[in-house]
Amino acid sequence: MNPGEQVDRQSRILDAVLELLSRHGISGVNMRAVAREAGVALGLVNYYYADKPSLIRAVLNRIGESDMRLVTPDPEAHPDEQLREALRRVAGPEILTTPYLSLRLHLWALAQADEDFAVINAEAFDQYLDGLATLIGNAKPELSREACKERADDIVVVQNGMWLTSLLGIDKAAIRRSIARTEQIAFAD
Amino acid sequence: MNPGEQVDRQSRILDAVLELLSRHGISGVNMRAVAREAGVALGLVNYYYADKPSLIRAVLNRIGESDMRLVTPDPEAHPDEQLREALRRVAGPEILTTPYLSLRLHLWALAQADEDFAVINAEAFDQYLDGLATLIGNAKPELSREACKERADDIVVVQNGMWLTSLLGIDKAAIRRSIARTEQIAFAD
DNA sequence: GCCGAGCTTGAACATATGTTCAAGACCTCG
DNA sequence: CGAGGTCTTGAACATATGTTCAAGCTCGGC
Repeated sequence: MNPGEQVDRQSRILDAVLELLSRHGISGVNMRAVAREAGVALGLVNYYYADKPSLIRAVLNRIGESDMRLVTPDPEAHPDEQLREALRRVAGPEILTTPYLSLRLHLWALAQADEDFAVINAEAFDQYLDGLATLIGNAKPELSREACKERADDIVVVQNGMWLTSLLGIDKAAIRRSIARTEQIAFAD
Repeated sequence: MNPGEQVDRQSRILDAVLELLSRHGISGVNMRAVAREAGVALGLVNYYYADKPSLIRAVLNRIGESDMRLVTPDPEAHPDEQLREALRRVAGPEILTTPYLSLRLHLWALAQADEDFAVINAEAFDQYLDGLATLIGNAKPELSREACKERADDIVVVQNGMWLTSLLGIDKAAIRRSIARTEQIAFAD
């Protein structure tokens, strides 16, 4: 058994969905394509996931978890650094790649089209906003919780804009200026 | 014949696609659903549009045209007002509605999944950026064309963020603050 | 009236996709 | 070894979807 490739098949199936979703959108995610991409037989997908909605739900939950890590601070660092670090991470090289952003976009589209998925998505978004507001509160303890949330809201607008605009292929310099703008909002007096 | 309802059927078919795309995404757009939504027979869709890609292309082109109207200024107004007006229009009540934004989102997702549609989308985006840079140049003639384009880039990041974040259901006040931010970028000294 | 061109219809066909299932492979424990 | 459970396979079925097409309809001009 090749340990690098032969991870457990259930996890490989989820990877395959992520890959297909990112590249071809939800209409490219069908049971046969998933099985092929994961290198397993068709029946196995339905063995682990009763039906297609269950499969998609599993993927959404997995993504929600990894999102929370974006605003989970390094406990060793200074609060200022924690916040600055988080603001830069969302425009970092792992995030600002076409596959990841494309995946995000398709997830949003999916949430827009399906009520159940919208709920999962909205929860993850709220948690992210909350995490960001907390980081701001730690870095600037003189601010009220309300003021922190307000800044988090403003920052998320610009961050979402960066993500979306990256996909549309804007100049990288505009992204750098936008990161600076988020820091400006976060640390304003 | 009821003049309000009975517009020509070819146009009704495109309307139906827009409606379905906005509500259910591309996987909700199939020939039968389009025919039903438009109130015509299945065969008529293929009569006007040879196949599904042609149908989608026609829709994309129609949307591109209406997008350009967003940055087409009222020639009577003062350049300052033209720019301010354009910046407010993109967050106006006709635009910032769920159906319209949802449509936008699905269009972006579609462009991400399909190379041909991506080209149409990128062209429309470039034209929009160009139009915005021109408005800025008219309002602030002391700026170089490069500087105008830079500001247009920055503004579009925030605008895209507003659109996306509106869909995710953020507080309206954050949107208002973001519009102010775009004006600040545009009119900065 | 009726001819012809364009418009409209829905059945029919081929293919794609979600789901089920019987059978087999594999692995663990006694 | 072998019994039993779990994992894995691909064929088979039902349904959905894109496309084709022969037939009917409508309406303006002769």
